[in-house]
Amino acid sequence: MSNTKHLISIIGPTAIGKTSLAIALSKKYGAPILSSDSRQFYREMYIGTAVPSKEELAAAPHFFIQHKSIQDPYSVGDFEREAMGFLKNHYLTNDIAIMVGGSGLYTDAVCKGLDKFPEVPDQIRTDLNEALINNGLETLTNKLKDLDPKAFEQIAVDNPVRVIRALEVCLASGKPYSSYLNQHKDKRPFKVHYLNITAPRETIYERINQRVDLMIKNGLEEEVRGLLDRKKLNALNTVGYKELFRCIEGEISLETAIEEIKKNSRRFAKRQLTWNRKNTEAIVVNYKKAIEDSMTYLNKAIPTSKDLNS
RNA sequence: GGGGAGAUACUCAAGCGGCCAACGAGGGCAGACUGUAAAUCUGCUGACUACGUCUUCGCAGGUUCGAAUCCUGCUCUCCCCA
Repeated sequence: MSNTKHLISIIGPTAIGKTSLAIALSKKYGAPILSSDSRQFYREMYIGTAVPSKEELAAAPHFFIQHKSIQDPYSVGDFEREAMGFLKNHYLTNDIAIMVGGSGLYTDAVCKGLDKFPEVPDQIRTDLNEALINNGLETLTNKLKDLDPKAFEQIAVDNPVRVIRALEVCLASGKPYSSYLNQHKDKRPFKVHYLNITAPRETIYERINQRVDLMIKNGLEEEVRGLLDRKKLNALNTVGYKELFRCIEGEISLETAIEEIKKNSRRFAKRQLTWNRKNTEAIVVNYKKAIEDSMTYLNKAIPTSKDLNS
């Protein structure tokens, strides 16, 4: 048995076929599949997040799928810790694991690591959000300029989410947010192999449209209706859900909602493509022959024990 | 047949003599991203051999130093009366 541990990380835009590639590779290597999809974590969300079907779940061991409630606060940091814990344990006895997911930040958190940040009490963020509404963004950016001039220079100050995050860390710890950045991250005890599934833009968009129509046919509206009372939860600020909340509340028609879901999914896919484009280490695999392309690469990159013996 | 309204870039829609390659919105494209990430935010969007040049505002003429903006004719669309 070789000492090198491997993490096969499957990336690519939504609806391109990541799940089926993962299952195929899982069977090939007898490896578990970890999800790094920020919305498939939640058990209350099913249709709209396109979680693997019962059959798919049965076909390979899946982890980090629907293991949380939308009520639970769950951050990338939490995910990183849990996933790393899982992997550390897994690699005690195995060489290979697979990760799939459409959330770039979450896969990077595991593959590359995040800096360590202090805990931030919920109340601080709540207060900052309130301050944003009452006093406007500029008040907050001014505060940031004060507490952390370096972050003020570096982060996107017209992005309220970024400003609030930086501020909450400053306030919670009494130290500048920027002081936590680019410290030494934990080294990953495994080699990552990125497989980036790609397809022509039109193909991706077609598949998105089809998937959305299928979700509606499968009863997405009902699923969303059942979550209406919790629509404020962050987990439900999600494509497929936010549009249908508006529809159910009579703000827009069903047709409009469906069109919006498709449009927002396209935009989401575009953001995923932008994120993945930066990953120059990734092996590009064609969606039509994803398994074939992947194996061509993996056969060389990950020698199996059989290969080693011969 | 008579009367009225209108035709503006991918779409909708401002502009009503120079500050107009043309407000704004939508859509599209590109990008950013360290615990909200399916979130949030930014830029571009007539063409080009680009800090400059060229061709645009239904079509053809005309007025003017200068027109998307004024005049004439034509084409088409919509509304009202026949």
